[in-house]
Amino acid sequence: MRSDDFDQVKSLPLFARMTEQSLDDLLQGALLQQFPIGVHLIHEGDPPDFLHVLVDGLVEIFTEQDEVEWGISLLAPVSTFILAAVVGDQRYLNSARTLKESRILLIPAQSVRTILGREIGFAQTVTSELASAYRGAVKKLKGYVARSSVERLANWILSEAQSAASGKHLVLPFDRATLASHIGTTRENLSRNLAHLTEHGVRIRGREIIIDRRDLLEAFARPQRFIDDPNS
Amino acid sequence: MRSDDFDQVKSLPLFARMTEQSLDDLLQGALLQQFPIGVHLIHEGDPPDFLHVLVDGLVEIFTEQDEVEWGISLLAPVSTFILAAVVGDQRYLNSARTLKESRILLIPAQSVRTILGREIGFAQTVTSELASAYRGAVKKLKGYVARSSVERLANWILSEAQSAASGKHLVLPFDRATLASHIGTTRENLSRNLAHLTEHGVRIRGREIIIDRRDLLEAFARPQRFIDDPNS
DNA sequence: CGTGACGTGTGACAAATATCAAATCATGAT
DNA sequence: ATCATGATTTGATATTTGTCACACGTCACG
Repeated sequence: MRSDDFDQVKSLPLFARMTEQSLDDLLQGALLQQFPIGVHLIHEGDPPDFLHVLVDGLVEIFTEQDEVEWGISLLAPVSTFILAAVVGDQRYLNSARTLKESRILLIPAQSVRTILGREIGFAQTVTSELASAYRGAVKKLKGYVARSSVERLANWILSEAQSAASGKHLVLPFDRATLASHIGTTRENLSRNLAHLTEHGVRIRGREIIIDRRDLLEAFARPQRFIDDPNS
Repeated sequence: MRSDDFDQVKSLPLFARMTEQSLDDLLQGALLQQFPIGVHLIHEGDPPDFLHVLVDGLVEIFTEQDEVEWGISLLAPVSTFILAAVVGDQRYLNSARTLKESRILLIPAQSVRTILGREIGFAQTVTSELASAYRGAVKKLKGYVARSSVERLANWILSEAQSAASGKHLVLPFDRATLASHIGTTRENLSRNLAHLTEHGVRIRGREIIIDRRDLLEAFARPQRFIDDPNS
């Protein structure tokens, strides 16, 4: 790893609670690698080799079932992924690919487990990471059991817009089929759902989604704190 | 806590990697309590007070959405629950109630966080617990996106039977409505789905579900390692 | 210019699921 | 044994979702 990369990596919050020594040991053998768009980073069923940390770019986690792919989550920087597989030394439950050109830190899985067994600060960070990953999965699950696909879409738009700069406007960084797989529906249905949301304060212009009337959209979507609020 | 209770609790795998001292500190102020059936143990949205460990009995985790309850998971002894909320000191995403008379160990949340910050063995155990909880949630999510309700039911029957004594026979410990909420469908649909599985090697006798032809049921359900195998 | 690949939208239809109403069954209390 | 209550099943129907076929536009490339 180049030394300026090294410095940048060391300042990640993931490593904030570690001693200098442990951090050096952990990053021994680590790689900071740049991947183009569309790279299949990990494959469902493989044993974990590296802990992945998305430093920059966009990655999707997905599963392939009966020739069809279903999105599990979308990762924005900075996020670790496949952490649970690494700490438990168990096979990947999902696959992952880049949706944009991405820089990813790769830390040998064995190193992670070793440091985890001796550095309490790192163990605490990992614990927090896993706890919030778990809560994220539970929230997503709640969205699936309790909501229709239009409602999931409406809430997805609301929360994506929230994290975007303007708050009322977002541009899809991938095609509709990918979005559909993450909402949990088909391309065709997504298309109809988007058209339907037009009656609830949303305007669609290609890959641009504009919220004209947040109040209308919220009345339709009925976002809930313990499903949609990323801070809860 | 009574001293024989105390001894029993100390031998739980959850505490295997702790020093005697830390364990005593952790269990200081802990309670081992017996709850009758139907007790609403925790409420979605409340801040965490105690880490719960189901020592004996049966507990369901569920969420209430628009007057309807949806099952998130069923817990068999010995399982910790609401661990993620406790370590992150965040509000409960779900509610929990006993489905059978249950004995539950209650550990003050603050103690858990304190010991977590100083006892590496406990931190490792918590890490493993969270990792497998997370993987469980992801598997459940995969089941929801990729399967119909009959398929979820068929696979649920297969895996429940697997963990039962005979391997081909199980008795529901709760009513159909509860099962429906955990499969992610309505009572009426569950009823039809059970009737439908009759054509695939299953026999229903009240709350008894008998697998007459496992091969037939498996051909229908198509269980998958990375969804249904609890060891993967 | 074509032209072909690809992403997207739309209509028609089928399948899955939910909803409402009613019938039937099971169970415990008396 | 009888009754009343709640659980469960069944039927009819509406809604949601998926599937298939095809149309349309864009864009890169010959």
